[in-house]
Amino acid sequence: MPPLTRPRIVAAAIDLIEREGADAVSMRRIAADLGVGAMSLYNHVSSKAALLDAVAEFVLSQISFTDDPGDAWTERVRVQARAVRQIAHDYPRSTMLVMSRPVRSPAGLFPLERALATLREAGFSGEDAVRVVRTFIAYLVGSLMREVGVTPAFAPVHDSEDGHLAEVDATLFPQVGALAPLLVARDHEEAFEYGLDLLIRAIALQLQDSARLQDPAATRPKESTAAKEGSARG
Amino acid sequence: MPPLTRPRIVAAAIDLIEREGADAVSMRRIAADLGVGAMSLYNHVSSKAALLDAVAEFVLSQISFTDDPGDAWTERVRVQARAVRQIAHDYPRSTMLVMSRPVRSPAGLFPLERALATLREAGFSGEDAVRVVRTFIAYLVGSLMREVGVTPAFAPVHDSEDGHLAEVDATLFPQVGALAPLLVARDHEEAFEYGLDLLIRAIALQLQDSARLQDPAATRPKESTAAKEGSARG
DNA sequence: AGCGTGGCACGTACGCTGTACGTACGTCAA
DNA sequence: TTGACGTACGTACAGCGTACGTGCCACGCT
Repeated sequence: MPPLTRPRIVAAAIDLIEREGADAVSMRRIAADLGVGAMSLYNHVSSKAALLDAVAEFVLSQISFTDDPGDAWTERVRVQARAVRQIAHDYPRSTMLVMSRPVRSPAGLFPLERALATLREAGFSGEDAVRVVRTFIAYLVGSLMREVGVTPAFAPVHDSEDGHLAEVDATLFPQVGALAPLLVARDHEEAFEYGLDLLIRAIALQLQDSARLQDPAATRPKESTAAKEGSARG
Repeated sequence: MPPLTRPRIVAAAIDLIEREGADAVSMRRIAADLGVGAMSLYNHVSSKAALLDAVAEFVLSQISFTDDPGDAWTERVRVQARAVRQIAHDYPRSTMLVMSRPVRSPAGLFPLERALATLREAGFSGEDAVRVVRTFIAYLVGSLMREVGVTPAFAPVHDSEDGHLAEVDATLFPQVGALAPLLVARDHEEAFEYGLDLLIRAIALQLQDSARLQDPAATRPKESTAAKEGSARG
């Protein structure tokens, strides 16, 4: 049996969370999985809350960005967003935990740094880069919570919500009733990409607008999503 | 002392959550606040989880929509989004709880119905209405989690994150370091409206595109955000 | 080699949790 | 009057996070 270390404890915690859900996590349970007394954990972790913070930090550190600096910024932020989504799929239950607590670790700052740098290179001002990155994070967090929160167990869920939505009162909720098949359809990938594309194109348009305001001659629509004519927002 | 009822229990639970945070919630504590034995609660609520579900349902039912059916759909969805944000401010700690659990009540279906109806009236197909509403919900959930999750207590938080972000390594995180003042700035209202506006304008553009595809003669830009020329997405 | 020291695993114990269960008291129907 | 039922209560149990005290072991110094 290898020695008890902080990384081993964090790994055991993540394992337990993914296998049995966050509610099943207890210091005694983790210790038992490691073949160790409950109190021994406290030699490496100051409290249960600190352990969960460490779990969050680890999950965030697993995000691996593969975006090519040579690509257009639109493609780069798309790839970065997909990287975040990927770890949400690798650690679905833990991801809920990560998103439920404020970011406090350098591991969480790294993706932020990367996104901000990409946007600055694309020509966004500091203010706009922050605004844009905030909007993206909001969309990411909201999307992944929906995708992942719908997973009560590793079981494929199949008919639970299906049966639920099928019995809504069609007179009270005509739209929900009529669109139930679509609302139930679980093509998370398609839904995620739809919103992501929407956001990216909207931001691309705005970047062009602000660029034209500063240097009207430089209107050179490199992206094919250009709107060559249009009024800025009021 | 009025008789113990389910609504009174739910109200006491919300009160406790808002005053002391979700961690402070226990059946004994709620019962004590009501001047009642802990087990008496179980005559009205089948379990703690069911009580929290009831809390979520109540919070959702408090959303009050005031959008004018005569307004443009862009304004209507904006007002609807603000209505959701409003209850997140009225019940900040409870809102975290609501967003952490899947929607299972008619009270949660009502805002969805309203949004879908608005979008259908605006001319969106069923598929697009569902896609759009999903994207909006994702943005809403993500934004409100950030706004509200940053509130560890009712105390104004002021310097905690400020001090934290001030000490980031500027060589490891140059962007985060340089933009720290902006990242720390807590103008949630402005940030929320920025993303909301971005989404609405992006969706408006897309609606025009799809309308033109079906009936090119009907291109009549009622909104001032029109891009009169542009290619549809690939 | 002997010895002190510090870190680590352990067991016990305390106050808390959700809730199963048995009991007692009120009110209404027959 | 009597029975039944709904509600409030108290007790009890398993499990929780963790404060605290104990003992082992491996190391550095003399």
